Amino acid sequence: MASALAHYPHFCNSAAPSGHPIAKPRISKPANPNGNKPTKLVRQSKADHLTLNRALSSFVDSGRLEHAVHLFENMPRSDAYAWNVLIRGFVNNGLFREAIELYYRMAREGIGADNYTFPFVVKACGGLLSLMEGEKVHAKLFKVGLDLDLYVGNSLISMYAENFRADLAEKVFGEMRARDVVSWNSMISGFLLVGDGWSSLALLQEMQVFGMRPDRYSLISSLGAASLTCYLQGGREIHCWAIRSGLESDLMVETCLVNMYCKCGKVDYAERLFNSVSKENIVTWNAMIDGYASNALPSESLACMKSMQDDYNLNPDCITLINMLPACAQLGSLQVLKSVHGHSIRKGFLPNMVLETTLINMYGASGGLKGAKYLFGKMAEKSLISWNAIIAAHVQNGQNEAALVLFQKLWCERLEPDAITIASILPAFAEVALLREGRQIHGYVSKLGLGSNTYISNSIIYMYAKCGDLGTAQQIFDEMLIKDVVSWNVIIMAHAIHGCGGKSIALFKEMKKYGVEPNASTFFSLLMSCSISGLVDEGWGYFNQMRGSYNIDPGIEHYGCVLDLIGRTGNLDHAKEFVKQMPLVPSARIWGSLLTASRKHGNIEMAEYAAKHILSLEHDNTGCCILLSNMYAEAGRWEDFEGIKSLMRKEGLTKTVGYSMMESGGKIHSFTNQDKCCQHASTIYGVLDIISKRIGVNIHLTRVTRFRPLDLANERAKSAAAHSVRLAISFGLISTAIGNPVLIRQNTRICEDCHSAVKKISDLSDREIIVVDAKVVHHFRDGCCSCSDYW
DNA sequence: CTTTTACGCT
Repeated sequence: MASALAHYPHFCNSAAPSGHPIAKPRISKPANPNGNKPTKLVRQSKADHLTLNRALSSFVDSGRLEHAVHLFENMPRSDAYAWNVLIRGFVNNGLFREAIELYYRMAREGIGADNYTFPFVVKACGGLLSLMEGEKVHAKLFKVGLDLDLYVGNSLISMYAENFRADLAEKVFGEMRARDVVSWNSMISGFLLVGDGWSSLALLQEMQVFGMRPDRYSLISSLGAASLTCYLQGGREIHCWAIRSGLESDLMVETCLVNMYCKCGKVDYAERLFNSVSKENIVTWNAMIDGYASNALPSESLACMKSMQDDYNLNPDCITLINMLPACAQLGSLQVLKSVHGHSIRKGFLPNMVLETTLINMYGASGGLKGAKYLFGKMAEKSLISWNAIIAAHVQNGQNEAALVLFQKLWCERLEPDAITIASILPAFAEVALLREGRQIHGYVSKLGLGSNTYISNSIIYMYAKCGDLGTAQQIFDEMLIKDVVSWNVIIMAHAIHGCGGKSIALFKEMKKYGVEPNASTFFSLLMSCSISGLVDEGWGYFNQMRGSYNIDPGIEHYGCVLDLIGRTGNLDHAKEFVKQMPLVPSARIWGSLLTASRKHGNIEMAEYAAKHILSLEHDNTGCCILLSNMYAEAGRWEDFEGIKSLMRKEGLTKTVGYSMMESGGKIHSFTNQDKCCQHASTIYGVLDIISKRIGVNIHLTRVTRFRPLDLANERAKSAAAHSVRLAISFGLISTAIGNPVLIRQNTRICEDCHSAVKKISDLSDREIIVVDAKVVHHFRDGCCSCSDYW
């Protein structure tokens, strides 16, 4: 090589800008230490020509692109060779735009692109993800008669696949005059790229019918296909083929095999293989670390990483961390997560979009919304997946409104939501949206072509139910082409929250008739329904069936439902005994259920007992404090009342602001308790006044006897008579057509005073009033409520 | 003198 460069001493200067291979070459002229003008060739011989081409090739091969460019600009370029070499250099370094520009410049300078040029140019189009550019080049190929060239055809297959057009790739493949093993491999990896693993596997079979012998490329791609489809049998056949053809000790093939077995859930097979392979390559380790983590073996995952470091002196790379993070999340320690985050920063792995996105996902899953938000805010580059992660993080942590805001911001980012986005955001709509907004997102889901996605339809059904429209929920369920067990669970739950226990049970029987096997969630829906509808015997029956007939161990949530069921019977001692005898450690939710029952039945001692347990588990449980303080106030136990209040002050707890929402004329109207600032306030209070008189409520003096005189003025202001739900209903009655139901959504549970008032209002106004509270949906009609007055 | 296919990742 030294002789090839002898003519150009400054290229040999070791101080040149990139004496060693670099990842991202910058295109600039190299320093010219002699201060000479760039060398120009005046005269050339054939030998010079060859030498220059060799030098160019050498620069390109060693990644010294700026040198290559400089030489290229100063050498004679009578044929396509030099152009081809530089185009290759650009493509191999990811400079696709530059490669294509050079190709056009070549044409402008009158040099025809040849059969060597086009494969690179086509590859650049694939790398750019520019189908348009690719088709333009393809048209040119057709014109110059190179479209049937083997190499060109092979590159076209990859280009179309990279642009997610398996159909066009297949067309090229089908029309080729001759196919070699690369053609088949390109098509196999092409199908894999577009997510069609089954076609990849079929093609692996087919190539053998055509007398083509699969090589390591074929195996690597088709193992990816077996992983994607979780087709263990196919994967094992490929494993056999690898052994028969002597490829079983090919490290890349082995890595793919480890990955395939893990993706198919056979960690033990993967482990056996892993133990027998050479461990010099971090990729193999990463495959195993991921395998453990995604098969719910977090400790093994972390141990594997430790062994990699301790026993093989390999340092974790970015992908190691991405793969081990789910293991951290499974171990449930926010602290460990934070330390991995810190480690990523110290090792210089950040910024990295995939790692950051994974961290956001894990923070979200571990209750670390703060960390997730911080990371997202700092990200230099965000993909749709990053947005999906931050949206899911908010939804998982109960920040539904904020999640909806983020979802809206997506529009401004020229990003189109995908199925994951929709699946993440739908639960937020279910929790806080009004029916009109629910319908809007439903329409949008259909427009995206996700209307027949079972997973998403399940969420849509639940959303309609939570928005108060059980009819539409049932209709969508009925029209679903493919129902899975979740679909049934959801429709049972939909009827549960509307207080239709009988229908839930009927649906449960129907699902069994259809041969759908109930799971633990099915029983949760069913037990929830029995508890909400007060079907005590049925509830106990299903609870016993769980273990007896279905071999499903009840989880804490099932015990919670049964406890609610016992609670509503009023036998609080039985409830307490049930908690004591539970085989699971009672959670705050369990004690909360006992607390609620104690409140309903006015048993203040039991309430104190339950609250003590709640606060020992969650010292900042606002709901518990509020409930207990209300009970003290009602009982006139002012010292205890003050005690709770001061405890709350000490903990910095504030009562969540309750509000009710109602949609009218395409607008959302929101009301807080005693809201004086809402739109049309005077009209609304006027209506409320009339209604209150008609139903016999003194708007200024409800529940006054329960409060001590000193607090009278204070409590008067807090009177339930002007609770948000009543303001919303007053507004609803005058802003909707007579005969239509009034649909209200409120973020808290409806209070007892309001519940009995709304019953009377429904009778008085002859309207159906639907109040979606934080847990159930109340249908008020003719003076009665669907919840049978227990909620 | 050059060209195509390739492991682990949200």
